[in-house]
Amino acid sequence: MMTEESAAPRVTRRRLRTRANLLDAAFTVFAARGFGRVSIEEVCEAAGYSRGAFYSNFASLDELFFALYRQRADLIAEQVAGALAVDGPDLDVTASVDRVTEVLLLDVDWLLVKTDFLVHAARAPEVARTLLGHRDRLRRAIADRLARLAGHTELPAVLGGADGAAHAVVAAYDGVTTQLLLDKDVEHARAWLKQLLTALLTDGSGTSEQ
Amino acid sequence: MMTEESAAPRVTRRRLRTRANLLDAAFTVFAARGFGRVSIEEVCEAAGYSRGAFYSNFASLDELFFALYRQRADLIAEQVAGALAVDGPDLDVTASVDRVTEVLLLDVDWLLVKTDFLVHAARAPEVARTLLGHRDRLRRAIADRLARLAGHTELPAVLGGADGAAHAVVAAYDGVTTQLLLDKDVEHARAWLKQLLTALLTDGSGTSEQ
DNA sequence: CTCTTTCGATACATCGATGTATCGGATACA
DNA sequence: TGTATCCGATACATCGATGTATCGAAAGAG
Repeated sequence: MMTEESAAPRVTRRRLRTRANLLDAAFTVFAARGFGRVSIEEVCEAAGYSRGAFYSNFASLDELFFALYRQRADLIAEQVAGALAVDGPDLDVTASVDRVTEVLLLDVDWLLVKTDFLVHAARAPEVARTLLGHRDRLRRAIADRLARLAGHTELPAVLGGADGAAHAVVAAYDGVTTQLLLDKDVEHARAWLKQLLTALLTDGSGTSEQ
Repeated sequence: MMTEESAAPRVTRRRLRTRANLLDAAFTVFAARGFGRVSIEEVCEAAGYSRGAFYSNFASLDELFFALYRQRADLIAEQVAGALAVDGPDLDVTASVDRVTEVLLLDVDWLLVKTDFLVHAARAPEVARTLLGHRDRLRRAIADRLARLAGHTELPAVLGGADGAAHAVVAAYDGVTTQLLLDKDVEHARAWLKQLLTALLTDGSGTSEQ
């Protein structure tokens, strides 16, 4: 009764290691050179394997890319969820903004890969739907948080409730990301995102530091 | 004295036509398939030429891509400048927002190409500087416009003057663009950008329609 | 109209990347 | 420890893309 668990060929172990290694190497290579310019061999070389290993684990570079994105995106999503979940029911908007900002604008390499993936998704409706799903979930998490905060501070009416505000937050994040990709100044981007979000969420009663 | 004007090989004419044709074809192909997946031959085929024509006009695909970007970006920049220049010294913020929004979110294909170029620039500091230059000029134009408007309506203080506000406008634009690339809903994006900009620029006194 | 120059098409050589088939060594299990 | 199985390395065949060299034809100058 325990002899065959879900009819797996034999279950594995070393496979998982090499798969993980390939994914890690892929992240580095993709970030450095961009998806469009990376060859399968390049990834293998960076990981210390030969192409045989690759084809044993993935069917194509696209598949690897997708797996990579999924892995990292899930990881970030967890972190964001964590940063949003801490209650402190008396946390104000500014504190939440600070927390999330620090999680979201951490790693430029990830932003590079993510943007590559966006560009890819923009031309593959299937993939685009997946990505839109991720974004929806993120927005919902933010909206929930904002709704809980709405008891303490009121949100500006222009945006149309917590839902609209969540949209605005994501848009601001994306906008700041674009600039960051060009000037590579993480600290500046973070400070500025905070400022932007404050301006958006606090109805003009915020302080303008920096 | 007029025999050799600046030592040009012979000055040309047909060359300009084919060059323009190649650029047009490249725009279509790049938008459809993405820079990373396009081959030189593909562009030539779409333009109705053979590779000989290409190499006679460009040294590499990168060069063509850069030329293409420059061409279109200049064109858009003009249009935006035009949309901003109309005075009406008593135009209010909302009216300006409407004008610019319509120019900026016109053509999804252009946004695709532009984003490809961003991704490319993010890994080529040389190119990145060029792009940052474009963005600076755009921001300055916006800031000027906002400064002129500041007499009538006051801007929210959180952003730190017309300059900060211009930054915010560009960020909002970039943010909305990201979403648009995924859902391809231009009308929605436009409406949403208007709303966002209004929220950012009018200190919470705007009306929330839609 | 003729002649010269330039442009673009064709053909070729080359290179790199891909995918597959095969084989030896590592790994899990008894 | 022995053994069956799985994984990854090597070698090979193929394909597509690139760049160049050459040649015929179009366009401008006289």
